[in-house]
Order: sequence, then C-alpha cells, then structure tokens
Amino acid sequence: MSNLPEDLPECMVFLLGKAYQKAHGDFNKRLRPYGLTNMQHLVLEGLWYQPGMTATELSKLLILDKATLSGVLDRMTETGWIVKRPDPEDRRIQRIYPSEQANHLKPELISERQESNREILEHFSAEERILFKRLLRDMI
Amino acid sequence: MSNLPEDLPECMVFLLGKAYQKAHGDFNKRLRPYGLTNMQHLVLEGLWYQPGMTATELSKLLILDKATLSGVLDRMTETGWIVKRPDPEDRRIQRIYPSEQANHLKPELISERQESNREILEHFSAEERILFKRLLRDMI
DNA sequence: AAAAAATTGTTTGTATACAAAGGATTTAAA
DNA sequence: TTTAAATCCTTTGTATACAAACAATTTTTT
Repeated sequence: MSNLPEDLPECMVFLLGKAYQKAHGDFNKRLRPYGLTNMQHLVLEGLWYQPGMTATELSKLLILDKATLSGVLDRMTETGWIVKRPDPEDRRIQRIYPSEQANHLKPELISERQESNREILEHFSAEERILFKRLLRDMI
Repeated sequence: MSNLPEDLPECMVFLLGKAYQKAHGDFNKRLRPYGLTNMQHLVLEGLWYQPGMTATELSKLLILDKATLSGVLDRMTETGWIVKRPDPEDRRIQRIYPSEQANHLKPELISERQESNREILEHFSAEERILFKRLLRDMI
C-alpha cells in the first residue's frame, strides 16, 4: 500500500477503481461458496425489496446497463436463483422473482453482505464511516 | 439520485461500485476522441513514470491482474500506443515503452485526466477532497 | 550438472460493462 | 386507423476483470 508513484494516489478514477476492486473482490470471495457473484447478489436484494420487478425497473434501481443485466438474469435463471414470468397485460414484459431456493437463503445472504460491509469499514471511525458514505452518495 | 431503496445507499460495495462507474464512464467519454480507454490511459501514465517496465512490474504498479494486462497491452500494441522490446538478458521478459505517438500526446492526455479529476471533485470542498482521497487510499 | 522450484507472460473460461442496432410489442399521432 | 414513436428486451461487438492452467525460461537445490 501507499507505495504508488507520485501521481496515482491523487487520481480519483484510479483510487475509486482500486477501492471498488478491493471491496468487490472480497465480497465475491465471500459469495463463492454459494455460487453467486456480487452482481447476482445485488439483483436478489433488489428483488427482495420488490419482487416482480421488470428488467428495466431493476436496471434503473441498480444503475446498471440493460444489456449487462440481460446477461446476468440469463445466468441467474439457468442457475435457479430467479424465475421469470410473462406479464399478462404486456407481452414485452417479463416479471422477475427470486426463486424458492433464493428466499430460503435470504437471511444468510443478507448477513454475508453485512459482514462484508463491516470488514470494509472496520478500520474507520464512526464519523469517517458516515462521511465516507456521504461522499460516495454525493458522487452518484 | 438518492432515490434508492432503504439499504442500498448503506452498502459500501454498491456505493463504491457506482461511484467508480460514474468516474470511469465520464473519463472514458473524455478519452473516446483519442481512441483510448481509461485503463489504456493508466498504462501510458505508468510507462511515462517509468519507461521500459515489464508487464509484471506494470501489473503491480497498477494493481491489475496479469491476464487482464496481457490483453490491454495486446490492444495497445496493435493500435500503436506502446512498443514491446525483448530484454537482452532474460528471454522471458519484454520491456514496454510508450510509442512516439503517445509521447507526442502526453501533455494533452495528462491534462485530460486532470480535467476529469477536477470534474469529479468540483462539488466538494477542499477539506472534503483531501479526506475523500485519504479514505480511499486507506482502503487499498 | 540434473532435478525442482520459481518467474514471466499467454491462453481459456466465465462474468461484468456499455454502445449500438434490432425484433417484438404497445402507445401516441395524424 | 394506420402510420409514427416509444418501450422492452436481446444480440453483437469490444474491453475489462480474474481464476486456473500452461509453455518457455530462468534460478535454486541437491
């Protein structure tokens, strides 16, 4: 750490990228036993928040490109984490739900994310944590 | 902004991901006229810092997987941004240099990054900027 | 020096990311 | 109402990301 040459540690794109890389990588490792990825976990959280969302709604909620989401949903359907059901009123739409298996693991999976968050923030004080989140939110 | 459901704005993995996504996307748009990506720009900055680095050295400097870097360097060689030369002492190694064309654009490209950084930070106070960078650095 | 270990870089396979274009369907306009 | 516009989602193409396995080449051990 902190052995980077002069300028890199001043570059926000670099710093944000590497901070994300670390958080993302740690969370992915934690999720590996479940056969889930960070992004797939995020989709489940979205669907637990509001089951039956369409891909477009999910895409907006998660601030994720629809083309990317399309692939993620495909894989999650194949691996049985979600279920797609056609909307009776609009044939363009498919409504998406967490599977039984996903709901069964919900408490466990949510606590994994909380644990991951705790790990990321454990080196910071209470004030720093609040400030850090605010700074990030203000960027989005 | 700030219309996300309850929990997402508390999740550091999510916040870091979206903050990075934004910074990364903005910088990529700015680089598009040059035919460069964020990552390729980063490689050039590394090589300007120390020309002749090996892929392994670059990989450590940029905290980037060697397999990923391999592909990036391939594309940059094809598009003429970098040049690879064999090391006379160790036939496993290739030393990497910025091309003439890259050096020619160096001042311009560096100021693009600076401008991008300015944009990212423009909504924050001087203290917030320093703190933000420190928090990110402490995470890496 | 011959065998074992380490290093360098590539390749393969899977999973994001996003731009751009396209097919199917619904809604709005003329 | 039938043409145009908008919406939903997928597909294609390019570029990261990273794990795992690999070939070529040193370096270390024995």
